[in-house]
Amino acid sequence: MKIEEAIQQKVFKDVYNKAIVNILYTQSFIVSKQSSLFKPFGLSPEQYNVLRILKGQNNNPITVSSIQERMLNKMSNASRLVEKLKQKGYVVREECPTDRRQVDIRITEEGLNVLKELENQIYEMNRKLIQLDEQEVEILNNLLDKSRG
Amino acid sequence: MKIEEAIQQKVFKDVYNKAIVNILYTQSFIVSKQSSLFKPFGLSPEQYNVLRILKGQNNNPITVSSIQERMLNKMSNASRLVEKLKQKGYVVREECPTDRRQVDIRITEEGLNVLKELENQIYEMNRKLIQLDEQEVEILNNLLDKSRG
DNA sequence: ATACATTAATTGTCTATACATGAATTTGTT
DNA sequence: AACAAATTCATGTATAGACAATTAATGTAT
Repeated sequence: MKIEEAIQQKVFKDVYNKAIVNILYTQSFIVSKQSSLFKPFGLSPEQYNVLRILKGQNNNPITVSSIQERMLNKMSNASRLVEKLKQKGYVVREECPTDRRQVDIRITEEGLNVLKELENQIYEMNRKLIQLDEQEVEILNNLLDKSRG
Repeated sequence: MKIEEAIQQKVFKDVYNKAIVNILYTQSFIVSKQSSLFKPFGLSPEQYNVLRILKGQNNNPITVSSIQERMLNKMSNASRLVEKLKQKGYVVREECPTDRRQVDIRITEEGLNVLKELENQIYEMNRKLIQLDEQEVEILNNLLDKSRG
């Protein structure tokens, strides 16, 4: 569906303005579908993202600030998201032995299980969310990378 | 900057997964810059978006639900955003004469002035936010439109 | 005309973003 | 060693997103 229909706006100032609107709208489109998928597991999209980052560490602990740097939204608040995940038993916090300012975060077995359960559903949803062939997706990725300079 | 560097993630499950991450990251990148620009005017990106929708009506009133349908984020809360804008004197609310359930919203002179002041800065920022040539932007827009099916 | 369903908007609640501030700890400098 | 500066994280506040519940007005069927 063209962005013009999606937000009922016939004309844009220029193609750059339209691209920005298009990116913002598409993000909202994606996040809204992700929310529905994660909801039964009591996870928000950002909480899922943090779990995914932790899994990527292969059971090595990672500090709160390292999580922050890897998050999609740099302005987000890793400290609070970690706290939510801890309450659900999906992560544990440990004092960092070499620097007591830092806090080591590690994903639990339970957290890994949740990711495992979600795996196939996410794979399928991703394909529905991006209805392009492989070549087109590559171009999209390159254009987005380039656009940010 | 490639998305791999931006979030310090070397590999992705596949290009579709990478595209989703890329869209979400790029949105956050854009919104964060927009926030800085709007901040001196006491506007959030979504409040600006509502003002822009109202301006697009050429001084015709528009109901809260019509605003909602035109918003980038369909799950947002137009009612509350309008209330914030009203407090700042940028919009007025009037009871709809044909249906008293509805509320007509109209942008004020003051609201139009704010948009006017922002106009040039937004034009310049859009170009910085999307560092592509015209042809590339068109492709990006088409791919995003197609991706949503 | 009454009963019932539908629609429009507001409000409440929880989570997250954006940003500022504060406390504890570490690091760098003299 | 003493002190300033930088860092790491937690926390407070305002705004916004996600979604449910509520209220008021309108539409519809019998």
